[in-house]
Amino acid sequence: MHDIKLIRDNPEAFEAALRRRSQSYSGIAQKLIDIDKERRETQTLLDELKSRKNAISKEIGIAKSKKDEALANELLKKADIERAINDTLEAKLSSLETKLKDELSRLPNLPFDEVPDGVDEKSNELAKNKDGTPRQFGLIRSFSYPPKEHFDLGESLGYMDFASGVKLAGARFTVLRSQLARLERALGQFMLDLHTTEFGYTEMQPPMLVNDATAFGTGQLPKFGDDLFRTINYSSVRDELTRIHDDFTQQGKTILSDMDDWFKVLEREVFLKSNEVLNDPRFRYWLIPTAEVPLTNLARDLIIDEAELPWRFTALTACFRSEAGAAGRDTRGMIRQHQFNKVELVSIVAPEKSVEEHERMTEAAETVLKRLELPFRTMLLCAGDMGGAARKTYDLEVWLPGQDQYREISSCSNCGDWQARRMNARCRVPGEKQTRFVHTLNGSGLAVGRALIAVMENYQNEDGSISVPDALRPYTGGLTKIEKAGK
RNA sequence: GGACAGGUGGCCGAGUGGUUUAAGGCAGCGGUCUUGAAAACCGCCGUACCUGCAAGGGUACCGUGAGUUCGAAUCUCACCCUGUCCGCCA
Repeated sequence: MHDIKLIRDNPEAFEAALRRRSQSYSGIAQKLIDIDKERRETQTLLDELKSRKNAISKEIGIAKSKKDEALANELLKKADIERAINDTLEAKLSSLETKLKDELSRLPNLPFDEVPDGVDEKSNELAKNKDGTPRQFGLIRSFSYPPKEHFDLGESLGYMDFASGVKLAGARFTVLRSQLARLERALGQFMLDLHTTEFGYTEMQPPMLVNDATAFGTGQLPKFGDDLFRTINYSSVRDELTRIHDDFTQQGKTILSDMDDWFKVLEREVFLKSNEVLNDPRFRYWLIPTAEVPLTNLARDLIIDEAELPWRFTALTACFRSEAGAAGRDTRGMIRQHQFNKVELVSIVAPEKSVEEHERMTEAAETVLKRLELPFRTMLLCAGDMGGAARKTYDLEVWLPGQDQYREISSCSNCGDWQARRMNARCRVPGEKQTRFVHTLNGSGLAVGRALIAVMENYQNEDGSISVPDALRPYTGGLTKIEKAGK
């Protein structure tokens, strides 16, 4: 969310930055300023009225305590007149405030100047190291045979079971078995250990179901609810639905004599009401699309002593994504799943530290791939390809020899104060009065499922077995090669 | 899920419709005193918004949201959360 004061002070720059993401934001600054102007005028008016009203109320109190009923009655009449105007203005102010917040909360973050222009991934650039060399690591292995894709490898091994995934849940679910399940676990453990022991992240186990406020804080709501799975606590909803049904039935008997018409109305109304209940924040929970959501929200509604910052959190959680709009993409294999494991990195820092923290976090993610000796490159995303919360994003893309291309395995973003404003997450130098919004950063460190794929394709042998990377051997209980059972 | 008890500032805690401008205490910050520290004493000590060049003035917030009232921390209703006991449960 953006600071309306900044928009007010610098509307052109604000809008120009937004339009780097999409031309559709043309005219938005003026629209916001108009709402804000009316909002402030209304509040000024209302505050003056309230001030008068408060003064009268106080006088009444004094009059009554002095038993001066005549004066009290006279003042009462005066107060009555004030009230009518008051109520109207109050309603107006609250609607303007809501409108402004709604508009602001739907706008994405402003890209940093160094973020390249562009509308999609075609304009992403290979990032550079400090010395100007391309940020590209590892040697791409040359194969004496056509390297296989992970799903072929996994299925021939008998450890990657797509049919069972479909049976148990549906498309985009997979069952890992035996040694591949073990390898997947080893990858997650390895990543957590690296981040906690070498990069100072604190290991966390957050909820994987979150409420509306949490989903709003990181920017999933209000705009992107369709990308998430949601669930309800049915037992608490059931009583509400029953009550609504009974209400309508009761009304139907008394209001309508023609039962056919009544049932049509009932059906429609019950549908609408049920929908309301299912969307009631009291009953619904969102499945997290990433641990960024709960971890970042740990700072929500807090004023943190700056001496305590940075906060660095890591967590290995399942992530759930509806993949609405991804129909037909990556349908084979387990590149794009409804459920996958990911080790997430989240940093909460003082405002002036976020740029340097972003580099540090990206290095933590890169270190995972370096230790696994997987070839990868680091891309700087263009304005149009970044997520809405980010000011700048690095994507780590790992080389997949079976696919003969780089694929995203991590995304590290500096969100500035955009999430902090939504969450009201602030910090303060101990002893000082001024509070400031924290800056938040998040990065995958890494997507475990995709890391598994990368290990499989890069470490495959001609006989279909997979060598276990050295870095993982402490985690695989002596297993150095993954091969078919019974061999 | 049921019963009961609760939710007031960073923390503890008083407050049953009108000098509440939320008492008092603790912690914290500044000062006096002191070679220094402690103690004592004095002062400061929430967040956000509106207004103003500023000094300042104003408004809102006592779990959340509605309501009653000229006036609500206080009364009414709904909800959320916490504690204790019971029930269920990995």
